[in-house]
Amino acid sequence: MGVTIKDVAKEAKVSPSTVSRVIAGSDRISDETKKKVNDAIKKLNYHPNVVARSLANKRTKVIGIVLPSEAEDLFKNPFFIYVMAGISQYAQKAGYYIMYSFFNTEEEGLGSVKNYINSNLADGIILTTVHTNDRCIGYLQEREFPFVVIGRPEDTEGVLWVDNDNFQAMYNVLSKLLLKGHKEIAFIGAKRELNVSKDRLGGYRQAHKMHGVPIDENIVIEVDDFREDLGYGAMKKILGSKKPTALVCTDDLLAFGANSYLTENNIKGISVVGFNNTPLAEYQNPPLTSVDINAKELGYYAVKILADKLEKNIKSMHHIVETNLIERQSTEY
Amino acid sequence: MGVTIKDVAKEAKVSPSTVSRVIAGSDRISDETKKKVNDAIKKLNYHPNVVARSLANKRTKVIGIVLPSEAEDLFKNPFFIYVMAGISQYAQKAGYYIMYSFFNTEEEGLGSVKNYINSNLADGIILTTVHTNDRCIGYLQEREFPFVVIGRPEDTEGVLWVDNDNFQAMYNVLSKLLLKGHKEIAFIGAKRELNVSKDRLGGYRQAHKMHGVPIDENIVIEVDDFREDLGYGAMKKILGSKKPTALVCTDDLLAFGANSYLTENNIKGISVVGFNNTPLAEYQNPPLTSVDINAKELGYYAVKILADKLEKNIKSMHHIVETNLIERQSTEY
DNA sequence: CTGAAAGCGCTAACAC
DNA sequence: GTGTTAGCGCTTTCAG
Repeated sequence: MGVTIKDVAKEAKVSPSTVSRVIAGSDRISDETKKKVNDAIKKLNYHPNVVARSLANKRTKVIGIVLPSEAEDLFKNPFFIYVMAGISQYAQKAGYYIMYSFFNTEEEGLGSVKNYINSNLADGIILTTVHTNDRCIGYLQEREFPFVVIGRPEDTEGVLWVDNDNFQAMYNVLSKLLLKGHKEIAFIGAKRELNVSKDRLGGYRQAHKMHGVPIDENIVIEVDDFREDLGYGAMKKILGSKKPTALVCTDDLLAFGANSYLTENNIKGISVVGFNNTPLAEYQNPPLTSVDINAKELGYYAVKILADKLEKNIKSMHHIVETNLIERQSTEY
Repeated sequence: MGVTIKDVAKEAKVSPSTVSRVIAGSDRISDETKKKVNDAIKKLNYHPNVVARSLANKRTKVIGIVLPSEAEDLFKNPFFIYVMAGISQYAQKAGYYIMYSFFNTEEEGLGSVKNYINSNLADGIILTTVHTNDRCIGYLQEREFPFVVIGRPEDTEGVLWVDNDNFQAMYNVLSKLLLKGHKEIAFIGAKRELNVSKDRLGGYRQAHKMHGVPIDENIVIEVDDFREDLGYGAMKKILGSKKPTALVCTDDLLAFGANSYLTENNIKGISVVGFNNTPLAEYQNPPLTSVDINAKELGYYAVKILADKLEKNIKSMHHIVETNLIERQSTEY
């Protein structure tokens, strides 16, 4: 079939192991033989068989990633494709191969994880979502298999993760609004059980505290899911209590819904800020100010810290990716 | 490390080759030993090492997919993630593993392809885009490596591909409009060098011919790229000639741009149809009627026909995926 | 129907 | 520095 390490060895008049060493970049090889071997490799157009290599050294250089396909907004929100692009970018640089699989239920996700591990196919795994009491995390820990989580897990003890600083991101948004003089800033969040939700609400509260502005709990709403209709309803509820001067939402979809309510009822003068800077944000009327979470970097660093671990020079257990506030007309007051 | 085929053999008191046969589902194995082996497998919780298997039988069950990350609308248009989801779905069903890599330039894409082949890592490749005079296709053909293209390539001779029937899809849109009584239907397309563009324009022309309606070439515009600003300009140009009663665009982005021009100038009474049914379509004002191309199925069938080929029972060289017209208010007249 | 043995292509002790 | 020798875990002739 192809040209093997033996052919190269013969051509260069050395042993296969020498060829192997040259390829691996071993240092204790004379420059002379190194050259001979490299010439032979070039001449024969030799390419190592990664499968054979994997079998011999028990490392595949493959990283498996599991993606939820049930995610309602998988297709409206390019989060995952950004993450995948970031993953691919670092992986290529570091010589890793990336495998992915979608799953519908947590059961299926766990199945994917098990499959990656049992088949000895992957060196490590990237989890792109994190549930409370995540069974995948539990399983991976139990099997002591290397993995990294995108999103901070509940219990960070000994797990690698990358995430934004959601507390700080929201804190900064609030600081900015409070400094502008806003005193009545409404909040719409969803899925309070998620860490990201807790952190964002925490940032909201802390900023108020630091600026000495009291919070009116009537305009702090948490709904069940990141859906436009729920944002719409929440806005309605808030206005039933009072008219705030600003509104922050933990996701753009919530902001879209809230905004629809405002538009329909011709209510002006409320600054609106969303989160995640989805592509639709700039198409809102008015274009929505939103916090960009740099999803691509989340993927990039996920591979990076996983690779660092796999190569034993464990540098960091986690990495925080910066967020950026993208200001648009919805906060132009 | 793990439990191997030898352990199973010992446990079942048979030879490793027998275990291998049982796993492979060989027929010339007595039910009795089959049971013994299966019991041992279960008892020891044995899972075959796919790497070792790949090395031995020279098939990896891995399919590599290459994705363009330069695609302007990679993130606005969920096309690729739908394709990837479809790929994953069939792959899981058929026991294939999926690897992906993004590339920025055609050079890089070719590099990915070469890497998949040279490293003996993949059994087949899926190309998710197709250029004119595609170097990846050329290379794959030269190497005689199994691959499938999403999008009909220029020269279909001997290549597997899946695509929509873009001719028919546009033909159907036009028929519908013509039957409604529209006589002046403008056309905005882009990238005339792409097959998809040619086909869609072809459908436009053919429908006119069949309905005996002449085409005014002044309202048939082809621009360089699928961009809103170019759609905007094209609409302006069209209106400089005459006001059509309807407009079809070969991509939603073009339609968005055209629509902006209409809105800004307060021009009403033109039915607008887009293509690809991107998520933003329903958020347009008015919501944009668009042709859904079923990207997920494109991915699904890409793997299917590739797998069919790999398993030697080559059934079909290509597969056509249905399109659906999603009617919204932009054609409500 | 089952076992023995060779080998897929590479790496990794272990020698010298 | 470099060669020799065993495997990595599985499949696959070839016998019987």
